Amino acid sequence: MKLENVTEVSSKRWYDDACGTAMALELIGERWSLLVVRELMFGPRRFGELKADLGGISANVLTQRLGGLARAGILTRRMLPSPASVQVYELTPWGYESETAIRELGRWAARSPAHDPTLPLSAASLMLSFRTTFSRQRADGWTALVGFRLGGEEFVGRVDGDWIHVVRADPSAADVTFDGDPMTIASLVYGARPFRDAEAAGTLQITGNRALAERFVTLFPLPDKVAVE
Amino acid sequence: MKLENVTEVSSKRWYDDACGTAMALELIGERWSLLVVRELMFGPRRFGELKADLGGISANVLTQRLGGLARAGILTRRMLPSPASVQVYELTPWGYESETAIRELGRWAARSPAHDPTLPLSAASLMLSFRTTFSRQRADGWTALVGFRLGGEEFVGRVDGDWIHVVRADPSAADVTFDGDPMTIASLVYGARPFRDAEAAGTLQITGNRALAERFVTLFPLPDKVAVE
DNA sequence: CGGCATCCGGGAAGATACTG
DNA sequence: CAGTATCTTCCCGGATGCCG
Repeated sequence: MKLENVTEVSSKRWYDDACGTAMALELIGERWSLLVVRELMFGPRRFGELKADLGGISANVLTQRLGGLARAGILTRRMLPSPASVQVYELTPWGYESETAIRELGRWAARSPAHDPTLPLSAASLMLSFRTTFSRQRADGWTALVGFRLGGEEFVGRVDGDWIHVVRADPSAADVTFDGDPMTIASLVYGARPFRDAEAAGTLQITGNRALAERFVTLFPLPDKVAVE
Repeated sequence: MKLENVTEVSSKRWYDDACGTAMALELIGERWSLLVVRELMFGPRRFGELKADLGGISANVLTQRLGGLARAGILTRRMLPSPASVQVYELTPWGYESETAIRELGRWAARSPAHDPTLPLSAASLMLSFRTTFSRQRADGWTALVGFRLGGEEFVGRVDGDWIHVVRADPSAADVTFDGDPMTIASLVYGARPFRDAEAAGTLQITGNRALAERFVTLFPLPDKVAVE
């Protein structure tokens, strides 16, 4: 049957507001939408990867969101070339441009007293947080190539003094590599947890130039929490 | 009876994600929340004003949102001093800091092919859009004090070359004043509609230095629309 | 298994009526 | 004017099943 959601044009749950911010809410205001975009921020991903990294989203909702975001022109479905022949979802160039807005939202919200940094964290969230909280003042011209192996997902961060670039890539050529789950790495960077502690627990492995790693984790100051009144 | 939403702690509709962006969605991800914040961006407002400016929100939902935002520390309820003695809602300092994120969302979303600038617009949206789209390149050191009377709401924008400051204030001391509804002003600024056109229609009145007004409306270039594939 | 449709229960949003 | 109470409608989330 498939009725194709006939109402179509009159779908009626929009804001009817010319403001760009209201438009943004039409585009990514539904539950999970913005987090789907976040997960795609470092390149194409498969349905199952998205579902796994967005702890708790159900398959039908993910399907809906991917469809809506594709219709909005924020992402596209694409077939990886043979022999892979798997379907992936990838942001459009405009979709990638939402990163600034996503980062600003995160930067603002992280100051909430309710923010709990000990909750689970996806690999993409962690990498994105580096771009958000990077302090060029603390980096002060420093340069390094830092790798990450986060349970199957691999990234390389290149600190070049002014900025940090992060891409999905094989970290084997990096100066130093963190190997652990995202929460563990986050506890080093944002919780000032000693490396030895995590290593003793068996949840972290550092390979390469350890001194660089020790410096790296100091580059990302969190914004101050809001005072509770 | 009022059961007081017993589930309380286990309410379960959160994202369970340490990412700041996910936290932002907890705080302002519910329908209408971010637009309520937007409406408060230029100072305290009353319940009825908010309801009127957010075309279409129902009273019970607005009540819920105001309660939630207050609990989150984003806004506070406050009694204006006697003899006004009316209740108003006002952003906390941290609430005001969300402006950057709101602007970035708007800037990004305005590039959507689906964005329709002819829809209704609140006064706060229009004023906020000035801060979003202001081009210091076009202003090029120019200075002016521009007033707005938007159906009872009054604002003054001060262009000082580098930036534009907008506050709620009596525009009678401004160099020039726009008097009309927000949609009309928007059509001048973003639609390049001739002043004479709107004046002839009786929806616009310019008082003061008209040349300043003509220049003012050129300072706010819209970002290019995304190409439709 | 990846992707998507369908059915269902609970809860949030919308509209309206009502109260101090 | 500032909300509250109530009812309806719609969306979210889970389970299940189909099909490649």
